Amino acid sequence: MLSKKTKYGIKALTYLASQSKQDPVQISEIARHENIPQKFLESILLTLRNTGFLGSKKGKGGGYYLLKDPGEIPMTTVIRVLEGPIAMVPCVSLNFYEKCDDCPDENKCTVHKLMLQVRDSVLEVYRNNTLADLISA
Amino acid sequence: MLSKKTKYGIKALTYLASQSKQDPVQISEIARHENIPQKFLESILLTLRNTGFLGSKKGKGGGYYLLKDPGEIPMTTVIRVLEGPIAMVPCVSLNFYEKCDDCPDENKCTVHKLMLQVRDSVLEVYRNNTLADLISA
DNA sequence: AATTAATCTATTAAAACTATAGGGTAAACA
DNA sequence: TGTTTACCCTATAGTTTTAATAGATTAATT
Repeated sequence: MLSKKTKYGIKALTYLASQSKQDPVQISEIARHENIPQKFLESILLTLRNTGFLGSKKGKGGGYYLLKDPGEIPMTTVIRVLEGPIAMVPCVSLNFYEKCDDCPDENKCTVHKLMLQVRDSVLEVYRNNTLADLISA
Repeated sequence: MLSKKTKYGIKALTYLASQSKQDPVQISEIARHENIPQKFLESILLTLRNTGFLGSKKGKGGGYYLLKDPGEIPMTTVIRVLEGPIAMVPCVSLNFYEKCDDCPDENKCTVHKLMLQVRDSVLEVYRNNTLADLISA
């Protein structure tokens, strides 16, 4: 299951990406428009800022704004920051690899074999979708 | 993340599928061979029995055995029973559909749009893999 | 300089889910 | 009738998720 954190994060990013002007947008506006609990959204936007997706401006007229062109943001990077590993099992993860405690030999593990295929197919979907792709009709 | 329940369940099923004879196999043997906590495995095998994948026999010489040919068991059915919905969001689930609370219009939701693609690609992987495919070298 | 509108930080709490353990019951077999 | 094995119910420690609360900090505007 996708966490609400990730769901809300993607919604916020696409809302920002679909703005005509790239002026800062207030948290409250995003929260209202996308039906997201404001304080929860606040912490999500913060991690998106700390990981280089968003810039922020404090004080009157402040808010959040995208730092890059939506077409330059593949969903692989978004998902990894918000949700964590894309792989369903650590032993097939590219960025978060870990060996299984059980399982003496990965190459003979049927779960490994299956989840490798799942990882590859999901990865391809995320790679083929940028923020720009998601907001285009 | 794949739950251990699902991971252990798949391992148990493939262990049973790879037996040369289709005599009943004891829980303890599966647990030992696949490094699965026995009591946990017990409950997993029970749900696999109640959902029609396994048969069981009590008493001496008892144990669990596959009811169908491994080639007739696609992973879609296994995953749905052990892990639940394949979709990452209920609003794109085929068998467990639910509308989102937020989100007035699914067709305009970027998360929906992305997760539809993920569901389809994962589904294809599971459909293309039966138990028999997993145990073949 | 005062005010106000924002973002930032930290704590914590409820709820749900996960992974397991314990102990007793029932059936099959020898 | 005794042994072996699956079956069933209950409890629980731990983790993760999803927030809510309260306040501190920053910066533009007046």
